[in-house]
Amino acid sequence: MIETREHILNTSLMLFLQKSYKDVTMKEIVDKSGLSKGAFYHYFESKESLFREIVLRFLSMGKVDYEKFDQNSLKLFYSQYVDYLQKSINELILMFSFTAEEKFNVNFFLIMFEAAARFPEFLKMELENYQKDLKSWITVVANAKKSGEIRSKTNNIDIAKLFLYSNDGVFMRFINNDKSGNYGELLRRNYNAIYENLKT
Amino acid sequence: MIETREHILNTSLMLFLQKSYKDVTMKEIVDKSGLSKGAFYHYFESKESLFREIVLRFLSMGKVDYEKFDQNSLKLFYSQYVDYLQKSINELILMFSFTAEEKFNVNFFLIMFEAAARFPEFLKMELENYQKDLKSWITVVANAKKSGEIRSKTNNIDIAKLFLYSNDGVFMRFINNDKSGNYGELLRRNYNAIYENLKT
DNA sequence: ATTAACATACCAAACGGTCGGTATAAAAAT
DNA sequence: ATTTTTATACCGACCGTTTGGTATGTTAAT
Repeated sequence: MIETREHILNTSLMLFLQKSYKDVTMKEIVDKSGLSKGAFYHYFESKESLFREIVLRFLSMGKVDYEKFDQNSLKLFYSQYVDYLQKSINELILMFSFTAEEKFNVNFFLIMFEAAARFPEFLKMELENYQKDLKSWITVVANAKKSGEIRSKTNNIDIAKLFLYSNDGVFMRFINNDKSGNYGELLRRNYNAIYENLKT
Repeated sequence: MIETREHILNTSLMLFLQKSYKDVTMKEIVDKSGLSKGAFYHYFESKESLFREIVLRFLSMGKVDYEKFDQNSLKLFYSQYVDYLQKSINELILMFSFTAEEKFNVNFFLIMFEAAARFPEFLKMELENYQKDLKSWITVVANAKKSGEIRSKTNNIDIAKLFLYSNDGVFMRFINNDKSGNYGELLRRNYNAIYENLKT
């Protein structure tokens, strides 16, 4: 039954979002799934292979398709980018809202870093993603300079990194503290601040 | 013997920087320390209380005393700030260089997030730190505007956040990918990019 | 009659932690 | 000066529990 497998996958993701890999026990996975050990090992080889599969899915959820955004206007590009991220994170929060733990926030990162520590391949994939992201931003920044949308003696790579890095920062602060403010709004403010000072 | 206690603390920190809390076993701690279980429990109440103590020390290592930096020039302020962070991180890397695992990078974050997940107080302390940091940056930005060092219609808080957030981003990317580049240099480039576009 | 989909009972290993004990040395009593 | 007491530092066998995983079912579908 493919649905049973999916059910186990989803249930386990919930658990891994609440505590570290080792803190989630097989008993918990099995109990929360409403299944038995036998059922679990019918579908999965081991606890670790389950975790790997979950983490790879989780990572691919975070992939951004930059081609969907307008490449000819930096302002439009980042606006659409923010909207997209906003939508994604809202979906995610909604998806796990019934877990209702604030800890979800913290463990969002925890699961990523634990995966990175456990599977070196994961780190490599992240690096590749990052380089793809950077490339996209550089292209858009270059276009914006050419079209005269922005003017700055700062080189394109550094401007692109300005946008990329502040993304990390905003997300991190949001996850850690800013339960109040909405993430997209925080990021938009940040991007606007960068943009304002580049605009011609 | 106070030295024995310190020895356990140091040895355990190394271990916790290499894998997650649960992945580090009492046996490992005791073996690596060259001591016995009995000795350990003579000095510490439990594994968890040891972890808490380590993590609190680790956190306090990251505290920045902003009053040491020049408050009257944004350029000077961030230059000194970068130098300071650079020095701190170099010390840290040196301190644990003999562990010689690349994993150290990843687990630098892991230990923080695991602490946050395990001890809510830890998260609160981080939030307080953040608010103090932000305040300092806002003051300096305000001064720089008043003195005419920079000119921007962006409000002070948003400019301050620009600096603070990109710090997170640079650090995160450094930890994850940029084994090559030196951290201070990356951050300085980022700050220069922000500054260039604010300068009058 | 097979196979897939589960359940149950069980296992060895590993876990954090305890406990009775020893060696050494400082402090107190004689 | 010598003996007795007390405290510290440390050891390692052992304990109960929990761990991920397995062997052997039973039930339901094809």
